[in-house]
Amino acid sequence: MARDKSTVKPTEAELTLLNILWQMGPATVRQIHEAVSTTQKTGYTTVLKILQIMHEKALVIRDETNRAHVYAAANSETHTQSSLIKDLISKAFGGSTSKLVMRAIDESTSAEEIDDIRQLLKSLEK
Amino acid sequence: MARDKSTVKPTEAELTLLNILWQMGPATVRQIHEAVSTTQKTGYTTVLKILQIMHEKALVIRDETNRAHVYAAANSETHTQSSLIKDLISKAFGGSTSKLVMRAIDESTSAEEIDDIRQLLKSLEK
DNA sequence: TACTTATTACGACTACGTTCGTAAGCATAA
DNA sequence: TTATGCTTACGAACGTAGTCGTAATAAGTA
Repeated sequence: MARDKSTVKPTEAELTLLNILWQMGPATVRQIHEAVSTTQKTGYTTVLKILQIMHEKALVIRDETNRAHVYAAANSETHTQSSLIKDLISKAFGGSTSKLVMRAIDESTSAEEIDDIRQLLKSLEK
Repeated sequence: MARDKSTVKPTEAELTLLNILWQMGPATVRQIHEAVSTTQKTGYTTVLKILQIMHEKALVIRDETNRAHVYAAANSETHTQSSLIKDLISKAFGGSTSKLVMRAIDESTSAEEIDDIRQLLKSLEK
């Protein structure tokens, strides 16, 4: 079944590249490959191929003006995060957001993070 | 690379079966197949095969005493949920639990769920 | 112009996930 | 005992993800 733009779920390798694009902004394959190489050993053509597939899936857009194409994430980080989390909530938490939040917070969650969450809840009161 | 028990991430089809097992408790292939058939059309042997693979991965345990083997989830729902969410936090939220929680809560989150989350935060104060 | 280098395109290969058909084994009933 | 049906086991087929080698192309340099 063909999936429309809003339901495409990036794979693991694709998400790695998206994270780089969100952080760096539009970039060439070479720049992306250099960035990814700081944490993994992945071939240049592997990165290129994944970007080409992501382009087919409309996960990225690309500017072909220059010889070295410039890639950019098609969707915002926020949008993608929301869609990934909704997917997880429906598949592993019976659709319950609160169950997910309860599972997300544990002994390893820092006091600052819990404070941030309190602030969020507070802002929802208004 | 072989993965140890705590790092095995169930696939989508596997998670579907785990949800059934958590809800029903130990069950035979036939029972599981009947349960899954209420929402999907999946062949009996497909369910069997996935359960066999899950057994190899130690995602389920099975009792072979009787001819019809009885399968049960190897890990609790809570444990699996925690591991799935930790995975998502690290891969899509830069390791930040609070960012995930902020993304999880949106206009579609019911008042009851937000209340539940408030209760959770409150209980953490102690 | 011819050479060298950087880049994209293409395709092959492996591994895994999902599906199911068919074979083999067991158990009960006729 | 033989036949019938349910169950497990096995393996084939297909699609997708990830990997990379090699060819083709474009651009700059000698």
